[in-house]
Amino acid sequence: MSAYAALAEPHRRQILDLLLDGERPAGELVEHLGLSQPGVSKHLKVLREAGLVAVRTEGRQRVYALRPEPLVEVDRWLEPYRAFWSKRLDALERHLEENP
Amino acid sequence: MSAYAALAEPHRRQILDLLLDGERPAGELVEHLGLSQPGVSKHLKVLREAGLVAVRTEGRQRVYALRPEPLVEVDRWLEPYRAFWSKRLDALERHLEENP
DNA sequence: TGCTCATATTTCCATATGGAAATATGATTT
DNA sequence: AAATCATATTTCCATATGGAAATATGAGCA
Repeated sequence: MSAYAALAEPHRRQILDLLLDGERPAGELVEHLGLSQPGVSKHLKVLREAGLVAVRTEGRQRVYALRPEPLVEVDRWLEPYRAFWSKRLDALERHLEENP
Repeated sequence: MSAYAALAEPHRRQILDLLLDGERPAGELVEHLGLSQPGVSKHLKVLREAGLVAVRTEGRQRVYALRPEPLVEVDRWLEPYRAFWSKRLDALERHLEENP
């Protein structure tokens, strides 16, 4: 699954947001999400396959960490759009200056 | 549908990319996409509902234009992740300097 | 070895999705 | 008003998706 498709699901974005604060074992993610354990595990699988998270086994726990590389790609895709909307904002500013 | 979900489909991203160059009538998008006309029309509907495009009727044509606002939201969501990966790249750089 | 904890996988179900084909709509031309 | 052009909507189908419940796996412990 592509990074874009992985990000389409709100719970998966929430998982990534949680991992921004640092790595966490799967169980901790389950606590925060209010989803069933198997449900979270499925989402983690999708995120793994999209390369958005990495797992490490530590004792009986599976510790998940953020892998931002696929997001870099999304960020690059957005690049030309940033030019587009800042152009628009500039035009708005000029308009406001000329019509105060 | 959320902007994220709208972006999950490659053809829809392609449509947005085409609109970066300027507005275009639906038919022109059909030509470029190699999809059936109804197929493209469905994707356009999704993009409309996600607020990613605007339509204007011009004679018998329907001219589509990019509306970047929802992408700004995605860009904002990405913001903290940028800090995350640049931190990582910095660490890599230091490593390379110290181990040339 | 048997037991328990943490997590993954499987199964089932209802719903959503994308594509192709057919049809409908609305504006322009004749 | 009828015909035509551009596009939207509907219908059908196969496949994907997310969630809940049940089950399986694998590591550490008694």
